[in-house]
Amino acid sequence: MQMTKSESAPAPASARPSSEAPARAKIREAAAGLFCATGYEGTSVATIAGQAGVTKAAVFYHYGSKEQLFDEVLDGYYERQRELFTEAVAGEGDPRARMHRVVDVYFRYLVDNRRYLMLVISVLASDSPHSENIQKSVTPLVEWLRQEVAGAVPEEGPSSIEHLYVTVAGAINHYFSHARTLEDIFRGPMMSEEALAERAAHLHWLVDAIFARIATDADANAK
Amino acid sequence: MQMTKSESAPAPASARPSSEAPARAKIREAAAGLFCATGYEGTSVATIAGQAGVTKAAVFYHYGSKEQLFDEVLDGYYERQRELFTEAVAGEGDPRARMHRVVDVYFRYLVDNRRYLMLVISVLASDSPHSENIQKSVTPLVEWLRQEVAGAVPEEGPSSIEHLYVTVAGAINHYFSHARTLEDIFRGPMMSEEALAERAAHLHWLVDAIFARIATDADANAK
Amino acid sequence: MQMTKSESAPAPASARPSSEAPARAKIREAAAGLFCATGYEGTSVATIAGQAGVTKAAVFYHYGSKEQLFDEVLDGYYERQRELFTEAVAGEGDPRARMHRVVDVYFRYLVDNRRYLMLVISVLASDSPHSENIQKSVTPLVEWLRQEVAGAVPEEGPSSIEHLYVTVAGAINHYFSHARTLEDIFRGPMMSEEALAERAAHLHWLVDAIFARIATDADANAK
Amino acid sequence: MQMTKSESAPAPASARPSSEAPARAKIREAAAGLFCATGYEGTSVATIAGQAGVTKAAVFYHYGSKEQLFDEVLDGYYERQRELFTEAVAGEGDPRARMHRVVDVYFRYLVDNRRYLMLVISVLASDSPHSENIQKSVTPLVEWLRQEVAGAVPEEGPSSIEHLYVTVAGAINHYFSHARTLEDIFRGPMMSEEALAERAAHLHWLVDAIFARIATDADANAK
DNA sequence: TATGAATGAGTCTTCATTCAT
DNA sequence: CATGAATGAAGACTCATTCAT
Repeated sequence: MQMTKSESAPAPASARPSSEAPARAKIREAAAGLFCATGYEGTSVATIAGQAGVTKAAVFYHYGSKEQLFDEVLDGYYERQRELFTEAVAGEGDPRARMHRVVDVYFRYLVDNRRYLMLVISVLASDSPHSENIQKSVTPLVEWLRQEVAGAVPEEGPSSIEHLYVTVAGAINHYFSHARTLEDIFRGPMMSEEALAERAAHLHWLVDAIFARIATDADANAK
Repeated sequence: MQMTKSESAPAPASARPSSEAPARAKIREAAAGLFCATGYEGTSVATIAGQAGVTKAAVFYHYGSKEQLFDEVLDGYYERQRELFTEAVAGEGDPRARMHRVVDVYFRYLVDNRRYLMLVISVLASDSPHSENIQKSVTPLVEWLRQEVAGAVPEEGPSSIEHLYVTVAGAINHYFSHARTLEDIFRGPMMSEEALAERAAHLHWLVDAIFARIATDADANAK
Repeated sequence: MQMTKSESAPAPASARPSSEAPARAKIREAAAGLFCATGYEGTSVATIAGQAGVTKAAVFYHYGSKEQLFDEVLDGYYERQRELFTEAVAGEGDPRARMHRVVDVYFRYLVDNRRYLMLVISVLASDSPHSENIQKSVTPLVEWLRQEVAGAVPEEGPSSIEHLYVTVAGAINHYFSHARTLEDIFRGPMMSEEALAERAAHLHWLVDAIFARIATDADANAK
Repeated sequence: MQMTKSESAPAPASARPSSEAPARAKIREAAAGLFCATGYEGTSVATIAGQAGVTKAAVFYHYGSKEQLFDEVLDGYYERQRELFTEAVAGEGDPRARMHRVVDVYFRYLVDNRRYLMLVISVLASDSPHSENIQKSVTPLVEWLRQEVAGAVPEEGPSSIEHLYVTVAGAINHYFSHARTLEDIFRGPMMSEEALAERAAHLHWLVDAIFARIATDADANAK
């Protein structure tokens, strides 16, 4: 996996109290990178330890088990994501403007944490119990969205907020999760600033298209 | 990945006639299920053999290696997908109608082969060389789409066919790939016929919204 | 632990069908020796494999786990023991004579399988679930004894068959189980043929003393 | 086993005054319980520390090594046992009466310290050097017994004091050491006061049976 | 006086793969 | 055609022990 952005920079997602033992942080960062690149099963504790520059035993000393280490890596991802969404929500504006802001936040987050997306995806692909962990983050977001657009979006049916969420989230994710298979189609690098800006523009365009359509539907119903 | 086919292998990898040794088929089916459920690394040859009711050695006798078996499973998925798209393409109608048809075909395909989607996803999540395999299937589809909607869709920019493809594909996939995390949001089972029908309706609604917006854009540009 | 008797001779307890894979037998014999000498926890699979002249993986191939291997070793011990007792029971004579015969059989068995006694003891010392295994062998023996001496021994109270069994079994076992701490007291080797003969004579003397006392008690009661 | 006492150890191994650091005592007590329940190999320093509510490092600080801790636990057992026997010996009466007293003392001791018996047994079962430690306690006891019953018991042969000691010790021990396998045979709990009283009565009955037989033998010899 | 952090050696176990039969 | 037996390498994890602070 190629990282357009800095490889060694401590990922935002893993920012932790500075009082943390340095070895602990090094282990988590190494683990994050490896879990994202090769998945849970594909990553061995020995490799993590090697990458972190500590002994295998140190990994177990600090995290107890491979599974717990994985959990903490995953938690860090969602913790940061929740923080960002909370900030994004704080602002003002009509539903469409808020939707744009949420889309931007999530899009930017994925730009910086593309590798984590792979982690999430690999968790969902296997039927591991970690997916509950992920669910805990998704549900509140959609519930919040439901409130934000209440009135502007039908409560039920094919254009309800659930469907819109899935569609927009899919639209954002897919660009990153399937990047490797799309390189031929998008001529030029998909992670360049220009390409990313264009994709962001598309997402705004998409949100507008959706809201326009909802408005049209409402008009038709009103008649 | 090199396919150093063992000399004594009983059948060419790509031919899968009904005369195929029954053990071979049973192994491939068991492998498909297990690879989808627990990924490549998470599935052991012993488990596959057990599920297929054959010995471990038989797996190697028929498929040479775990990798080759995996390749054949993956190939089978894309082979069928390609067949379906070819059929879907054959029909007539305006770009929007064709788009609806393609969406329907892919959607229905995922309904029947949801587990394979997980397989594809797990391949993409890890940086395994199998993703090339997947790319080979995606590129022709988009190129075909490009021709089909030529004229109706801008050639460049945020509403170009590449972006539309990613968005629609993402919208279709996400419903299935993230189903486990979305169950709370969609009250009731997501894979019931009603729920699937509603999702299909949403996808049509989405395609219409997109085409409507493109038309609006074209009008604005024309002025 | 010093073995007065042949060290390499296949122990009677491990006699198995000759169709058994030779490696399997070698592993079990090595395991038996080591488990007896150093206990379950104190014996590593690597050591067993080394002693048996096979690889570690072979041990798991043949026995699945360390625990299952241990079970089979233990089973072998009790299987043989049960066979011997069944033979001993078959004969005729009054209760005292039968008791003598059972004592002789068990005593001789311990002479040949002293190391197994250590195994049993180490199982009882830890609160492992293997002790159930042992119980299954003890209960039927006592029940049989109860029938054999019915009428000759009180059904209840301090001289009932349960107590006699415990006492005689303890008298037999202790000589072997505590041999290491008794060497100073018995001047000369405790496992020499003379020493063993003397101990056997003592056990007969003990049985006679017990039966004599039971007779005395019965006379006293009768009055 | 070498006792390379670490220079900074806070207290001599044998002195155990009430002024002892409370952590030290807590560690020893936790260790005693665990060693008895799961044996030396089966007990980890981490578990001991956890049970004692101290850190692993504290165990090493106070006891230097796992072996030394084990030694002290074992020493404590025999120290108390020696004290009890010394008291029991102090009284008067004929050999038979003294024998009864010694049996009672040892029996009562085991009732209170059953778990230690398991410890001793597990030591004997493995060929660890700790068994020398045990021997040091047994030899003096038998030598004292030899003097006490001098004249009343043959000096040699099957009814000599060595054999009687082994038999009686075995009779006492077996009830406790094999309790788990005997529960089916003794209906009702083996460690209830009634059951224990009955077992004690049996032991007295046994001693009487033995002395009666010795008297009979002496009469026969005298003739 | 006490401990948090660290570790090298070892634990049991699983793995994909080979090969004589 | 198929497999039982075997294995070297690697898997996650535990252990008693040390040491700077």
